[in-house]
Amino acid sequence: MEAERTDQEMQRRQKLQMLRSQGIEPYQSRFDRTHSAAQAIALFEQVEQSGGAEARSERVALAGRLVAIRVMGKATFAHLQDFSGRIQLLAKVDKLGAEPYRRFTDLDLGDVIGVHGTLFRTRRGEITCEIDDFVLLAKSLRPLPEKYHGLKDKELRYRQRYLDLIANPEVMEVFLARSRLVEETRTFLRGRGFTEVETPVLQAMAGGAAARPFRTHHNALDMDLYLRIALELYLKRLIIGGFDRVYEIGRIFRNEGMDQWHSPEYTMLELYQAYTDVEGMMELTESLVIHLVERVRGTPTIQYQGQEIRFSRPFARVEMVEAVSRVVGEDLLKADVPTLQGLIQKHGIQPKPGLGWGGLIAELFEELVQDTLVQPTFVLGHPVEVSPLARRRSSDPRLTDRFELFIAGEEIANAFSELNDPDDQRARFEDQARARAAGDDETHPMDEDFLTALEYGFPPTGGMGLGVDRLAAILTDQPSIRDVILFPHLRARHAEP
RNA sequence: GGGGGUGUAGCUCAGUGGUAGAGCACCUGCCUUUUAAGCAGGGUGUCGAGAGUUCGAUCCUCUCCGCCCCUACCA
Repeated sequence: MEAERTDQEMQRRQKLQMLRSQGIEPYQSRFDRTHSAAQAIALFEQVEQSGGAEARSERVALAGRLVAIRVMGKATFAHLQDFSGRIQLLAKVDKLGAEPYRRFTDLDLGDVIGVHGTLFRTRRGEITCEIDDFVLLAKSLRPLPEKYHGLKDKELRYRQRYLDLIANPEVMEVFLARSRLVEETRTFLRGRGFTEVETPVLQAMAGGAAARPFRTHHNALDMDLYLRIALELYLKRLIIGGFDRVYEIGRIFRNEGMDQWHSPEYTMLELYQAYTDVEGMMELTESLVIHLVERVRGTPTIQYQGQEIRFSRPFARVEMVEAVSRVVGEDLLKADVPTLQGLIQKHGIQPKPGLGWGGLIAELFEELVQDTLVQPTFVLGHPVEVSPLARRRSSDPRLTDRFELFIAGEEIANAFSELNDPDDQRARFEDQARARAAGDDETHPMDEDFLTALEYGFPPTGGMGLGVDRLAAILTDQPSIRDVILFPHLRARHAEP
């Protein structure tokens, strides 16, 4: 069901036919470049320093996509775009010869070409490659988006990201920054003695978080499997196995709603370090985030969607219960469930059914406090009820040794002293099962295999998870994680009539 | 899931109950240092899809589809 060809496509295909009839192959296999556009420009700047304004460079070979062409009779200017940027080309009939010159002016925007020529500076001051030879490497059969406004239609930008990348250079910058962020994460963790590992994506049981999983089916084994919703439980097994410090940067999948901060598949960093605790994780997280801001942005203070965010040590720290208490004007450590339910009602919140003290505290926090945490802030001491894998706080058994890091009102990281008491862990899973029975469909499943592993002895461990997409969106000042995911999910086109 | 917005040429967008426009792109011609090149000429379209109202619908009504924003659930 190929769409009908437009006028411009027909014209381009006619040119293609014409070229082939002249014995020119419009799809070549190789072109040896000597310089990228940026390297060529740097090269000429050097040549110019020693050779003066009339300088010419040595002969260079450049390749890229033709993104602008201005035919002015017997001379033609064009712009060639490659990964590094753009460089102007000048083709002159007396240099190329009549027939090659005609073929050059007959090129279309979007064609991929290779050229040979020397570099000079035009009267208007632009460093330019005057070509003596060119070759068509790949004929483009469809017209490019508009040159001045770029590609704006979000649907097209996401569905045909390659066009977005061609037409909007700042989009390329965003994805390069994201790549640097991941690379610098690895650099940082290597410096701290972490080992990178890979754990199963297909799991018999989707654990490590409370979320609805995607289900799939293994034909040969004839069993249902789930796509992972977290990395946690397998990484913990590795700590039990003797890895001291492990991490994984991997895709996880949650079968839930999507918006500017949620995607059904997203990239999570999780790390575990033996013999440390939530305090150690806080130090590590703060150092990592500051390192990343420094390396990706080069400055500790950034603008995010018009608000200034300062990444300076130490990040703010606040107890979750205290933060909520402050807003409601009441010490909630001393509040009972009916009191909390009253507050929930008063603020017009409709929570999941059957929540206890901790669940209600967490609910109030999300509704009343979270959005206000624009500057990087560690929120500490989450209730046990919402933390089935975290170690209980010795000073208050209703709470855990846990933190979440909020930036721009969004949860970026989550960490805790890992629960390493197998019997307590079993009890937590049983609590989760009770919550499920009471109507909560996002509870942690009972995982006997994991409990078995814990029973062999799980060293005291600090663990941390960080949402890579969210952090990337904040560090690149993008309003949605869709803008830092190359191919975000969209509904399939061509739905039934 | 609920509310709002939007869909018109390859792209960016205007517009009207009487059969569709601009800029860029494209085609023809002129132009040897231009650069959102310029000048002269050319409109290339299932006005998201279907049904209805109407003499006549791109426009009005209904249904459906995509995308965006807000809201609900989740990290």
